[in-house]
Amino acid sequence: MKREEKRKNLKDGLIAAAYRQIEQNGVANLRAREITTEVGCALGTIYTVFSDLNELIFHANGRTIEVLSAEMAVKTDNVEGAEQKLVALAIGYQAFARAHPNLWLSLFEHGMITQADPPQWHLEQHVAIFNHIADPLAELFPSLEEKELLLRARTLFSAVHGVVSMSLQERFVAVPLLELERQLELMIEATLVGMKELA
Amino acid sequence: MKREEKRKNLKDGLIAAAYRQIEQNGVANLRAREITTEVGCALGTIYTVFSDLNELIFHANGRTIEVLSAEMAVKTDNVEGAEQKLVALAIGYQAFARAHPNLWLSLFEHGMITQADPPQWHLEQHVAIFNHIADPLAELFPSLEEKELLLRARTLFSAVHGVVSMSLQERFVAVPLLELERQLELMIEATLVGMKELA
DNA sequence: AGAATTAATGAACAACGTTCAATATTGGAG
DNA sequence: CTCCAATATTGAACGTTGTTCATTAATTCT
Repeated sequence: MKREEKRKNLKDGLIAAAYRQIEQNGVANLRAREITTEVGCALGTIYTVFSDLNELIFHANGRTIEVLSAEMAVKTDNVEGAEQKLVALAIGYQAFARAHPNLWLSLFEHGMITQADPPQWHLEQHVAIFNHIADPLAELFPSLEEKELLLRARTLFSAVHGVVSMSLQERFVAVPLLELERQLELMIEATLVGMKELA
Repeated sequence: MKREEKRKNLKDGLIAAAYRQIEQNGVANLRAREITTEVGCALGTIYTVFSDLNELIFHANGRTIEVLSAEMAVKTDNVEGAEQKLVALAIGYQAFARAHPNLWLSLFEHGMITQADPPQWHLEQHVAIFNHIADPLAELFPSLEEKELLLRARTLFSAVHGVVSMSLQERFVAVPLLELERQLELMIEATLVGMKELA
């Protein structure tokens, strides 16, 4: 009993340290030695709990998803109208990416660049985000069947993600924040109007 | 005269080797020693031409942009109607990403993950891509002023990029290719219809 | 042709993730 | 409580990595 409890504490400590250091320095500058120094354990300890650093990073990214997901859940609270909720979600998503660029980058680019398959549980976490979009979308398009709804929620989220991603990439031909938010709003409203029209 | 000619050949050779190896193994598995072996020069030679590996990678990515840009320029040739041209561009973009995933990944994620500022000339190459979108968009919205047009072209491209990016990331909850193309087409057409409606 | 300038070389270095024989800790049986 | 088998932790050592720089080779100019 004591056994697996310590093990869990160790695991959580490593994840917390990795999370903190990713946020501070970016995933590219994450160092195994710096993590264990912060936690106060030996270098090799990491490999008694995780198979390698990638797995630890996926867990830290999992924590980011939880934070992001919780934040998105709140964003729609004081907003009336499904359409405006979707706009609020997009603006909120963009705000999160700007507030925590290193966490956000790690979440969406680590798996790709290392070309390591993310674990199944982590993929499911990603899918959970789509559901935040699906709810307001269902209000607007009640006739859509579940499968198509989720597909469109995914597409809409991906589109927003792309706009935010591009704006962070080209920091120095930067589009001003207000312009960016206006474009997000425009894109979403246009897409929704267009979808209604084409239905 | 002979001096800078040799220097240019060397530079081109290194870029070509890096490009080839990124395409084959992905940018994450690019190795300085493997590049110089292929070119047939010493390890240190890289640093007589580039300041570091990142700069070499940016040049290889520059080549990818040229290829991608040329391909996009062709995609609209046998297509009638500005709307359908934009759809063709999106499908073409997705096809390129699928055909050359490692080149595409390197192009859009290397700069972010290493958090090294891309050189100015490389940022301008990126902007050049937006112009492929701007042309058909201008046909559809002739009243838009240049600045707003470029902004929307950028937004539209980013949205397509996001959808493609997400679909490559979640390889194993993969959306079938046909579904993906349908979503791209739907999103673009809805956005265009919506923009017209909102104007 | 020879000196002076420039380029190319590759052994050496520091830093990285990962391993594994050695050590310390633990939990239950006597 | 004591001791021992089982398990957990350790950190020095290893193989690779990108980068440097004294040394060597090549080129240009007088």
